[in-house]
Amino acid sequence: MTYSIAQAAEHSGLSIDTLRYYERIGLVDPPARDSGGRRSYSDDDLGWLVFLTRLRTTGMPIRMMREYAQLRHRGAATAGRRKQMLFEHRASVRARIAELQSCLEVLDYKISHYEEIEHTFIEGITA
Amino acid sequence: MTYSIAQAAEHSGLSIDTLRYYERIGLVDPPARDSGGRRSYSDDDLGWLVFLTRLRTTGMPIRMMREYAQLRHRGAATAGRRKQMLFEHRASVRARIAELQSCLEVLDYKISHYEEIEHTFIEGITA
DNA sequence: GTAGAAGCTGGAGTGCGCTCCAGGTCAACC
DNA sequence: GGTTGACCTGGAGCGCACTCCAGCTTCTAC
Repeated sequence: MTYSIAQAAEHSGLSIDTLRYYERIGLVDPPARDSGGRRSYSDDDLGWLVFLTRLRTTGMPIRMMREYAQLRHRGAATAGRRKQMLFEHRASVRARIAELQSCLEVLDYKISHYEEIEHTFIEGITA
Repeated sequence: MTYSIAQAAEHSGLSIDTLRYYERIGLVDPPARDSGGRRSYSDDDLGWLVFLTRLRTTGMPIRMMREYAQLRHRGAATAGRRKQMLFEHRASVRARIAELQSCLEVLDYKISHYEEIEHTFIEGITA
């Protein structure tokens, strides 16, 4: 199967402009072109795009995604380094989750504080 | 207790420049000044700064923090709206955590895939 | 009374990650 | 064969959240 840029955008959740941008900065390999010079994405291309969106969602900076892409391009010999990158990135995602969870506690506390205020206010009225 | 801008920066984890920037854009009230015209932060000021850093850490955009700050400035009458904001923000933080966790699964999968490759490689050598 | 550290102001600059635009090509349908 | 719509390119522009700078003042210590 091949896909137009609009279909690739739809499938990956990236915009058409972002797809061209990613190609320009070397994050994705230039896809094949059809007879009219238009981009024609393969299933593999789409798989890579989707994986990239996962990395992006987890906050990996583009320069790191590009580094990963370049290693991938150099083949199996770089598998260890790529694994290492994902390993470290996973640790940072876990740390980020922990950080968010600790902030959630602050939010919970604040919200319960506001609820207490409301409560006091209602008691004040009904008293 | 009062604190110099350097101490406020130290305590909040924000940079001195960021403190002045937050003041400029109306995220924090201008603190008191000492006899020489220098900023002199109170414990309350610091508490607010620390809370702001929690909001920022959880990804609340500055314009929303500013809205919150403005409501806070208008006193108890806006408590309900502030609570509502925190409530909604908490939901978005939870959603963000869920999103990160689902991406973690993808990372786990990818990493285990690399481990499998390593394994196969070693078997290939020792065979 | 002078050197050095810390702070002040207004404004310019930065890095990131897109996003938009003008002006052109190409294919398909009426 | 003319219009429409999707796609093309190179390059400019944008929003966010800072960060840095020049040139000045003020306090502290010697």
